Amino acid sequence: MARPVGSKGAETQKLIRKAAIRRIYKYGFEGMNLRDLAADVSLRVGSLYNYIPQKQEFLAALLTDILQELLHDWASRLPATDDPVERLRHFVGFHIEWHTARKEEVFIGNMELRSLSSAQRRQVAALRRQYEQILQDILTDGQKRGVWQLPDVRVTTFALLSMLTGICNWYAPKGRLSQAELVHIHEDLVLRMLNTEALSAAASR
Amino acid sequence: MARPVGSKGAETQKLIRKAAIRRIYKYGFEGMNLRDLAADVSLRVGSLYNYIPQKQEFLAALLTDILQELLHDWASRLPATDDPVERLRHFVGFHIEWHTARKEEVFIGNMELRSLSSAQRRQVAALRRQYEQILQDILTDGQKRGVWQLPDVRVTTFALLSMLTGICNWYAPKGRLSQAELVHIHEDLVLRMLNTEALSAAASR
Amino acid sequence: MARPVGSKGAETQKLIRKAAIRRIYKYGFEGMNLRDLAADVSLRVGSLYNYIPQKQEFLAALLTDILQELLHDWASRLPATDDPVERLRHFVGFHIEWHTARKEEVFIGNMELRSLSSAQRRQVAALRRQYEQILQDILTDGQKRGVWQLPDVRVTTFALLSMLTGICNWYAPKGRLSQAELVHIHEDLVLRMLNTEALSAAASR
Amino acid sequence: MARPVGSKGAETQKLIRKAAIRRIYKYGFEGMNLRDLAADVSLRVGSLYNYIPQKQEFLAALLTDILQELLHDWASRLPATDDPVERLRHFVGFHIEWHTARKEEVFIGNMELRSLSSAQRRQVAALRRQYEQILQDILTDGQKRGVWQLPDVRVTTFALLSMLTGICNWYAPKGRLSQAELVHIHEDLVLRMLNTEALSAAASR
DNA sequence: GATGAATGAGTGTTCATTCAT
DNA sequence: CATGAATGAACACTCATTCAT
Repeated sequence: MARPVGSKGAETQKLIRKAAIRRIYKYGFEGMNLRDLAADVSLRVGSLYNYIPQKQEFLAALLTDILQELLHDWASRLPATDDPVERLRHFVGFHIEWHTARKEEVFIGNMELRSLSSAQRRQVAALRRQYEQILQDILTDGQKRGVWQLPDVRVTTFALLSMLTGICNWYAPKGRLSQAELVHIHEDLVLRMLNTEALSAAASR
Repeated sequence: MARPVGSKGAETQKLIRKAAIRRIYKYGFEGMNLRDLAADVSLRVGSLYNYIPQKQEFLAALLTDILQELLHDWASRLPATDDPVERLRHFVGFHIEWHTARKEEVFIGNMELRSLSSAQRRQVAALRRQYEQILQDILTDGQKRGVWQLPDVRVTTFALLSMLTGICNWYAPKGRLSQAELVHIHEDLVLRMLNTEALSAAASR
Repeated sequence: MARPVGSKGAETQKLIRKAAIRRIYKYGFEGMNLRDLAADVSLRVGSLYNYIPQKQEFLAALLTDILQELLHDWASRLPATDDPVERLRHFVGFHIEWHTARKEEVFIGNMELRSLSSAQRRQVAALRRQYEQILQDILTDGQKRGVWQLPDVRVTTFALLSMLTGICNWYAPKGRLSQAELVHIHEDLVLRMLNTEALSAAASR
Repeated sequence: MARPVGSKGAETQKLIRKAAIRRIYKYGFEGMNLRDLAADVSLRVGSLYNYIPQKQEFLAALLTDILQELLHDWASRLPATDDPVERLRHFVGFHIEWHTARKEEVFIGNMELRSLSSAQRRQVAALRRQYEQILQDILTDGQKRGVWQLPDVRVTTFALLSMLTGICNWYAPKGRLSQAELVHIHEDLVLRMLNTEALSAAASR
């Protein structure tokens, strides 16, 4: 009697999410206004409040969701091997694929922290650190095993992440390079950066 | 940016610039409001308009100034040699020093383009491309001379810039690493990434 | 107020009425929102409209009902005597008992007239005047019979009503004074105010 | 140079205060909207915020001001005698004059407490209690000196205040009774209520 | 140059009300 | 009857911008 079967609401929820990500990507969180967001999904602004509690909390939920999805996707595609080189290569591939496929999400996930309350920021930052830790663990492992000798594992982690994430800033799906080429080039750059032997191995592939 | 007349005015001008950079860095351009900015320099908001024409044009001028200063500083500290490896090392040092010393400027110079009109954006983007070109030229030169063999010079340029600029995101002046160490580590990483010989040279230093 | 059909509906109807009175008392009519009112009776706001026609008409009906109940209660407990002093004493007791027992109803019945349309206000005001008339009639009767000599019957009516109704503003059921004491004190004050003889009679009781 | 001599702002401030009192009296605090209030003083709503910080804080300030003015006015017209009867008579006159002259202020001072935050409410309530204390002190003094014998001084204080303040609810400046007559009638009622001797004294006046 | 005051357009948010299911 | 979803009109409040003094 009460609830209609066709869950129209859940559908709208997703549409709003998508539209919001695009708008935040384009204009920033402060620059996104709810009236336009509502229009994107053919609603009036008041109706938006059937789906979101507050603009800011909506952002927090968005960012949290994005990062959790990222972590979840990684967890469901864990590399089968424990060879540091292979795991690193796997990470590079995963990161680039995810970050090019979902460039907008990633961008706002990195940029819009300042619009959050400090409590919200802490939560999102924790998730991000969790993701960073994945790479750092790989680097540490390789270092321990003597696969590579890094001057500073922590700094290298940041360096690699910045480098790989930076791709979002210029990558265009229809551009000169295919995603596969992109991955290959960066695998190469990363492995060179870490050690010679893996490099020669990679080069001989 | 208005007409600075007396020396007092020019002083205020600079104070406003500084305060604006800090505020934009902290809250974003849209999140900075002129009332607070004025208060930072002990003015009322109306008086601000003796120094700036429009909020947006003020931003454009700010970004332009920052990038021009960056370019100017590079031009005044050009490396004396034409050895690609030395020039690259020089660039890394320069970039890191500038970007850690003026982290806030750099950050907004990279992030706030979206708040500009398209004409303004074009102008700022051109300056940024000019800076990128410096690195790309070095890489191309080394490639031509056979100092290194890169799979893709353009992509490597982006990769290096992202990596080096990313430092701003986590660098803290009082942190674990001195600026000199930071530079040294990154020189190492960069040279490894490019070729073995330079690396060994660097390592033997 | 809508059409109550099943016994369940009539029950809900009453619950809504009660909840509304409490909310209006606490927050005022404008400050009461229907979403919260609905939640008080475990409904969603849309369902409320099965019980009420409009917020404002609902208020009008509420106020009318309250005053009609007041009048009805008085009618069903008319004093048996025609002695003005006794009738007055009876009125004081009745008024205080009703007004302390149903403090919230009384309060909103007095305060929320301004939220009504003028037609509604007239209707409610007429009922209130009807109640005032009860006291005025007693005072007039006593005046005619020479039981007391008042400088102005109309003004005294208002004075007495204000005084007796004011009790609602501070009375607390668990306070220092019992309801009976309250009544006794006020009978005393009222009778003193009216004339000496009745006073002495009252005092000797 | 800076501030214009004709303090237009202070003038506007007062106009806003007046208009607000009238609107709150008529529609209640929640029912008053700032757009209309602004229009009353020929401003747009945004300009209002040059004079008030927040709607609610504005109300708090208003109520506080009203009560402080009331207290101040009493302080500046203290009765010259220490005779309880005379002081009481003085109080009745003062109260009625103030409350009929400034009926709207008084009304909102009594009614709009519920729109305040609890901290604000405490502050306003304290001022009101201060005023009530004036009357209570007079009654207590008379009781101690044996001028009258009241069953309960506290209750009588409330009764008198309710009675005297209730006048606001029906008094109209152009009505049947002059302010002087009003005062005289109520002096009479009050003194009767308190004791016979003072009454006879009053009657013989 | 600096200020107080004004403005208009916009912002997020609330809320009574409606209606298909 | 109850619900979720939608709506439009309103609301308090903000802010870049202007201008007479």
